[in-house]
Amino acid sequence: MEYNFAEVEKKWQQRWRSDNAYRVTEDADRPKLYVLDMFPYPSGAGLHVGHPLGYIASDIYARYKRMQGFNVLHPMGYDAYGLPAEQYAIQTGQHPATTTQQNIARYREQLDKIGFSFDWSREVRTCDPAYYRWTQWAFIRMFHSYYCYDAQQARPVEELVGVFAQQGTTGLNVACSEELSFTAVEWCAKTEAEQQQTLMRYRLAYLGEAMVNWCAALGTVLANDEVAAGLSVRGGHPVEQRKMRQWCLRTSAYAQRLLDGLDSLGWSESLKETQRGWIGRSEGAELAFRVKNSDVALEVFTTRADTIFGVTFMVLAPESGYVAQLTTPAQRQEVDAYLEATKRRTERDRMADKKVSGAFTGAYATNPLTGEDIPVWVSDYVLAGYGTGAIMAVPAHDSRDYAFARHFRLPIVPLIEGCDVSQESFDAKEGVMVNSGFLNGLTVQQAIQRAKEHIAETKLGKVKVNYRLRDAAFSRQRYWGEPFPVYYKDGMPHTLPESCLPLELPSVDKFLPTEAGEPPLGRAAAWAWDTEKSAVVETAKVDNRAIFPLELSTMPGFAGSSAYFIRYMDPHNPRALAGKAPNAYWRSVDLYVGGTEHATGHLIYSRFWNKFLYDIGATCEDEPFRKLVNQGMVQGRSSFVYRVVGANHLVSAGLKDRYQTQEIHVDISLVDKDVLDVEGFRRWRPEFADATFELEDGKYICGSAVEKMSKSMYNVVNPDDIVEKYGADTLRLYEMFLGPLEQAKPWDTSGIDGVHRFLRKLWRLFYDRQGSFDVSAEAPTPQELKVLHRTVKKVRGDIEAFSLNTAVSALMICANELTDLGCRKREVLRPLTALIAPFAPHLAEELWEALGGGASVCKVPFPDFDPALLAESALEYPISVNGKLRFKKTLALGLSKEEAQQLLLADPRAEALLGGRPLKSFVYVPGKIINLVC
RNA sequence: GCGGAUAUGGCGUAAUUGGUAGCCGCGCCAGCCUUAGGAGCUGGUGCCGAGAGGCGUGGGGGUUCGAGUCCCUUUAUCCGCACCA
Repeated sequence: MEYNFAEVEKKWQQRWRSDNAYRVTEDADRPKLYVLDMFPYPSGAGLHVGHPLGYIASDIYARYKRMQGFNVLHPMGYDAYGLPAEQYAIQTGQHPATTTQQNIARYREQLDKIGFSFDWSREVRTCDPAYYRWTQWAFIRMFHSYYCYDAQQARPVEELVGVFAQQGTTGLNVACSEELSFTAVEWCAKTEAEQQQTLMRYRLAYLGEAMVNWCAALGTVLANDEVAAGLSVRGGHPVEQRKMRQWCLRTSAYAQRLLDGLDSLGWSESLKETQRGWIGRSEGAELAFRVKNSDVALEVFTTRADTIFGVTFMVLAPESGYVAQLTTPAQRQEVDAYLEATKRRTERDRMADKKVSGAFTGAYATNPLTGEDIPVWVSDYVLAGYGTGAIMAVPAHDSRDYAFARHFRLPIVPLIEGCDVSQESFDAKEGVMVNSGFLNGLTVQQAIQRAKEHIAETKLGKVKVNYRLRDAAFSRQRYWGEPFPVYYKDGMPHTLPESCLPLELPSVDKFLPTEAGEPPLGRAAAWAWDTEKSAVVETAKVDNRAIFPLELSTMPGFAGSSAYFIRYMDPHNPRALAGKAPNAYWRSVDLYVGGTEHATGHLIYSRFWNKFLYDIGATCEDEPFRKLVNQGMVQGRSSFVYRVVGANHLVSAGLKDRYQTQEIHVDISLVDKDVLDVEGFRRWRPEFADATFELEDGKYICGSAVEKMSKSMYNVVNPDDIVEKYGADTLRLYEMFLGPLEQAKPWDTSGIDGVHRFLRKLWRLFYDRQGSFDVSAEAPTPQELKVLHRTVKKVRGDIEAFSLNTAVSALMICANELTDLGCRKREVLRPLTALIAPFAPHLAEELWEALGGGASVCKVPFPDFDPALLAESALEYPISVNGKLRFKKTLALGLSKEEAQQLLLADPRAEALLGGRPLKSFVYVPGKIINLVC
């Protein structure tokens, strides 16, 4: 029998399925291990060859650990809510649920062909009401929680109400949109509506007037991580800042815990740095500048409290509420014109031209330390969303303030001895203070400290830590997402009772906003809440007594992906996201594999969400992902043809410099080793059916480039095609063989024959030329055992270190050596089969069966190695003197340094090498080299 | 601008973590077997040189008996953040 991968793989995939081979249950007698992949968004394009990279790596790891006796949870599911399905729905009228369903079916088919060991009985889909009821449930809990900084955890809002009634805001240390101050008496005097409005500032899920990223083209609000350089990440449409009433999550409350938690995680340093940067902790002081002839005190945040003596003006962000309040009548026109101009500029324009612009409000504030009057300006270089939306400007020591001061001819007062600010500001935090009153003579570092103390003592302000991490915008004006379990009574939001969940997504006639500009849910015929019947009823029935309109926006994509890893632990539980017992068993994800693109999105949100669930006792671990491996992106290799501009004439790549040409992407299936299938191309692109082709050596050579793998570049490689041609085991091996997992790499199929050949070579260790099974019961030689045990040791170490490319190489070397030795012995081939099982499970099963090994190779213990066997054998070492002279010497492994020295000095050749010189020292590296140092 | 990472044959990469640089694979060359083949097998393959030999891990410097690996410096590429006060 020849190695017929198609047959073998089909056979074992069917058997695994019918045996439920990879189903797991909690088992207190075995150690658990939770190995998770980031679940995919099922797009219409299907899986490309890049998607399974991480899945294969984690599958190898999961299979390996399973063979070592771990009870491995290795599930898979779908992040099924998302923009593309909705936009497709708008274009075609097809319900997103239908297309999503179809895409999922396609994904499943593709995944099944690769031979993963997922427990599909635990599949989770975010758009499934049985799942998203827990997304809605968490939202309700957030709505009814506030964050207490003293306890460092989320607490029920009722508790806060009790505090307010007893002591008002005195002594309160809690997360809040805007700090308020009232007494218990004042609290009790508030109306119900006022109390609710006040509480809204404390809730972890709150309705707020927030500056949001509004994308007009998508018709929705986007989160910060969904916007890059002023454009939407999806689609690349312009995004503007807008103040809107939106649901928000108070992620900022968890900033410090999100930061601290990173230290204990087994993530790459660069990923942790990215998150640290995104959280953006900075220590400084907040202090107030009194505005003259007004009762306004402008609060500013600064990390350079030492520079207050050099504050020569202040700047407000254009969006700041104080602008209108402080602008004098004389300056009104100029300021209004400036605000108008800024509003028209998009975020992107602002970034593109960094021209200094601004306007004087006419108001003056008083520098609290110098007592001088300083002008208050408005400029768009100050951000509304960071700090207080106002700054104290120190032009001598901040380059942005410097540019502004220069442009508007404002005074610049240097504060550091000997610094030159005639050309540029001196931003470095070094030197000795001058012109700074009581700070004179101190170093900058000392002065920062002293100034902060002074501010706190004199009550000018207080020491404060500021974070860049902002609250997450949580509303999307879209259809295809989780509905909010919220109805509105007298304009105030109320949550549905938890017992009424899930609140299912209603059907609508179209997926577009309503004519009135409401989100698509405004079209739903039945989208009102009957508080008496606790049921969704027709929208038309809304009245003033018991029936109220439901929230029209839906939750963003990250909502559903923020707790799915907990659901896998107990996926069918109707009473909890996950039951206490399964949760206590599986705890958290031991290994999480996925792309870096989620560094500041999913991986922040889900940590936040998990910490909240931890606070309310819904999960037993504070951090969801102990270890995380980022697989590098698999890029595509695109091919191009070159069209002569203005002519229906295409020239081969080597000739393109002779003409003025235009690059055109060509489908890579029409290109083989850079040679274009000209006839195929004509058929593919009818507009070139009668084009003329200028060839080189009778061939049309295409150009190429490494780009993102995408449909529009025509460079997508489908794993199905690889499986068809080479088999799943070859695909698995080859994806690992490509290089280190974390590295980005272009897909290049040209090396795949090598690993395919390896599998055939392996097959031939079991089957002879005629194709009959031919394995002997003879005892292996020490040399054969050494080859085996060395490989086992190497492969074990490599899998533990997640160095799967070198593990595959080691297996290939092993097969080569056994072939060279002509070793076809059962005692060697049995462990070898178990060794390759995680990598090439189908082939391993087949060979295992042929060996008569028992039910399934996936259930046998992973082979171990005998260190003694490896140490016993003699090896050849070179000896060198001062790294120059060398000759060979045979020594036994496993000697101590002293033993080796004795042996060495007794060796006549060492004596000759030394030539009478005394031996100063020597370097003995077991198994490697002996170097004599004279 | 700030932060992080990477740099090794024609290509993807490896190097027992400071110890003979280039394992494994692709490609290429030669041979065998078949020969219509992009099939299979065996051997060779860092560069220069006929040879002895010399040179080689982006460039420059350093530490060391010994450096791809450690330190300083510089260049290039990729990624993240980007008016964060």
